[in-house]
Amino acid sequence: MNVFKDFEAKIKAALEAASAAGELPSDLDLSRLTVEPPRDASHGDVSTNAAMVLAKQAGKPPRAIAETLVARLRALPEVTAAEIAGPGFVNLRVAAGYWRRRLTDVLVAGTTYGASTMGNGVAVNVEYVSANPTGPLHAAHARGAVVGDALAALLEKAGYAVTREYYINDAGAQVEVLGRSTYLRYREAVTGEAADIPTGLYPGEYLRDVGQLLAARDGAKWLDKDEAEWLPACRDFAVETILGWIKDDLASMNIRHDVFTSERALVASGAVDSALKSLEDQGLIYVGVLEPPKGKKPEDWEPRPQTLFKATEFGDDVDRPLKKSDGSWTYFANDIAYHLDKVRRGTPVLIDVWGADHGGYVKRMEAAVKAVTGGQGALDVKICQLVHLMDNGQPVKMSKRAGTFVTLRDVLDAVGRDVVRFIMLTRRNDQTLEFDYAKVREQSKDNPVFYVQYAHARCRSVLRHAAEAHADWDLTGPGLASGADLDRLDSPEEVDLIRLLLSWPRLIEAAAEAHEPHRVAFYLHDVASAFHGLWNKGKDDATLRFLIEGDEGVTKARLALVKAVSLVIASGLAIMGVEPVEEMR
RNA sequence: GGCCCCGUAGCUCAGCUGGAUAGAGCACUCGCCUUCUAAGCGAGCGGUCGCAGGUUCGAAUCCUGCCGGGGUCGCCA
Repeated sequence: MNVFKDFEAKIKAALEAASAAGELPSDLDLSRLTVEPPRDASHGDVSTNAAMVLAKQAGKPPRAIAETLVARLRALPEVTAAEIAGPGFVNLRVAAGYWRRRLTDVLVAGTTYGASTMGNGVAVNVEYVSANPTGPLHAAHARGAVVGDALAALLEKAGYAVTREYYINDAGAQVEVLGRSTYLRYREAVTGEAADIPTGLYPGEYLRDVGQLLAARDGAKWLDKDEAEWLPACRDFAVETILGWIKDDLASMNIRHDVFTSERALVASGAVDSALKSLEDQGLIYVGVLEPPKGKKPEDWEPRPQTLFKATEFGDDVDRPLKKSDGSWTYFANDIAYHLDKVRRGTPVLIDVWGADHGGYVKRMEAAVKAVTGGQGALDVKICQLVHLMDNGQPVKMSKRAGTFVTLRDVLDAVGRDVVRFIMLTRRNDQTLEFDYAKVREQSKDNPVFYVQYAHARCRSVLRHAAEAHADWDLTGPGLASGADLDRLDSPEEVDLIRLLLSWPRLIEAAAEAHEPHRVAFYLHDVASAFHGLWNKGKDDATLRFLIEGDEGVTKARLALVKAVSLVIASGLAIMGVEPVEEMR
């Protein structure tokens, strides 16, 4: 259990007792009350703003309320000091013994430590990757893939029921272009005559593979057919084949989606007509002429009537088109239906992870979700900013096979899965990220992947040494929890590290609530740093090493701490999808 | 031009959704290896949180307007 929740309950109980005693009014609004670690550890272990938040309601100055609160909190056995500071903070110092006892929570829970019931089983749909099935995944997709997957894992850890979803954009003009491009490569494969790919079609080398596979399957079957016959065949074959590649690439990153939804199937099911009908019934659709975008040259602009959605009524800047001139739905219209579909499938909370180029699309989608679900669905769009791929400061060359971009496969081959997954989470998603092959492969503390892995490996190393020297000791988490006298962890550094480990549940809840998986990466860096520091204490003073010959009591206590560190790091890496290593090579 | 994101130490970035003296890493200056992996650790140096207003007991954080960088902008998805 989250230790700060524990103290929050104690503080609220103290306030209620004060109300009952007539020192404070009853029915206090405690919604803005926070119980947190103070920023500066020298202020204590637990801090609350209760007195300041309640000052107005109680009609008393903050310090007077603080006095009341402090008097009651001092009586708690685990509180060694309660002080009023600054404008009215109440700071508590908690007995070191409290923290030490709590360490057993980590040892008993193992890598499930930090799991929360905060989400209460609420269904959340996280949609990520959703790359168009017209070519292999780009390096840029890696970021969205990792952020989405880690966010999904984080939400699961926080107690939400998560669906991981991929939206296949297999409708519209782009897949027609794919079909035509594939046909040329197919003909090339069958006849042996090099194809000339006109502009407007996809020139990528990878379509040669698709053409050859189609030729292998169907032979010359399509050569003398009409376009009306070969186009759907080529299109569907290409989509299926390329989607297979995409799934392979994702599997290489240990990313698996629960649901793949086809845009084409969605349209065919009539979902779009039905979704748009509901907007129409609400009077949110009309035919109108849009103003030209400001700053656009007038000669590029011809006013024309379009079927529009009143996005402006839901916070967007302009109304948005729903129909193309040929009468078919726009991508946006399909997307409205798709989001409604997700809500109707039973997930009221929607998260979309998109690339930077879709930033301009966020407002209209949020507006549409509001409109089409009658405010029932909540959509949060996470935009992943650009990734600048470098190698030793030089931009990485584009893929030969794909022609115009670096593929995700190239990046994986260059640095490996764990490095990609970790580094992609070392920035907030809305911050651009520089990804330098040379830097992320470096084995030094400048490389956060290495630094965190090294801390875990050091823990495992200590535990291996202990197991060799004392084959009869139970070094499992529960074994150490019951077999170690944790009061032997008496140095301030050890208690600091315990406190940090015990803040893991709180971090998970905060990160899950904010939809910010990167916080896990920063937290693990902190844990690793504290552990490396403790390790080096043993370099300066041999009595501070973890394994003390002839002192079973202190050794077991320290092994319990080491074990707990390894468990928390492993638990954090699991959310990030990174494999913890046993030793560095 | 409209909209979105970003602007924090010389550099790369955190900052727990409004709290206390704004934190790490790199770089620079010192110090620590007969010892569980020194692939590491410690100390020092370094900031008008882009600028100007506003809200508040209290602002890097919220609001408004500027400045700078990136992205995007009517039947591409």
